[in-house]
Amino acid sequence: MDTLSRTPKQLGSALRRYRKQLGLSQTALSSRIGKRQATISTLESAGSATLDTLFAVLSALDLELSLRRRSKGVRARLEDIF
Amino acid sequence: MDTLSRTPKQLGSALRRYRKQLGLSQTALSSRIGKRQATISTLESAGSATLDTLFAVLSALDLELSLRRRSKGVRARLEDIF
DNA sequence: GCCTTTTATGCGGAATTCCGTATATTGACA
DNA sequence: TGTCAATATACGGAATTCCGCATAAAAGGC
Repeated sequence: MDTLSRTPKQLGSALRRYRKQLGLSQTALSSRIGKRQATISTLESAGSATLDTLFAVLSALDLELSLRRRSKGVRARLEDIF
Repeated sequence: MDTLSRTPKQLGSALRRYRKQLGLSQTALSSRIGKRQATISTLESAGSATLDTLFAVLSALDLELSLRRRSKGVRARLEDIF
């Protein structure tokens, strides 16, 4: 329900999973946002793209992006306990 | 604790806030990741950048990126009910 | 006000991304 | 195996980002 990415490649893979969940092909997605299928391909597999392209894809996949501090594992941080 | 972005500009603003929380100048941040201060400036204010630059900044600011489906508030969506 | 730091902007040039188009490769499946 | 959909890759060219460097403009302190 919540995918974490720390590299462009990881983000690309995550986007691919979300796209497939929606049953969309790269071509279908690309035409929705007015970009080329090849652009989606390199984004998903190499992680190379501009923020412009990224957010276009996000909105087409009905995704939102959130930032948070890196947590070191599952256990709560001290400041969350006391 | 968790910043949401739907546009490159929003993401830029969020990054600026996180950077300032760490007490870093654009110059300090840029030198940590081997990029120009001008690159940080345009990322933060215009939101234009590559994913490569974005993730370099994220790791320098100790941030992680997560994706999730857009939820329109608390209530479930129609297609989740029927 | 003045000074210092920080951020924004400008220049030419290199590198990358995106474009349209097209084709090659891969994968799924009857 | 053969066929079709899906994805990866290639080409030249346009647009954008990044570079180093430099300076202009803004913001903060004293």
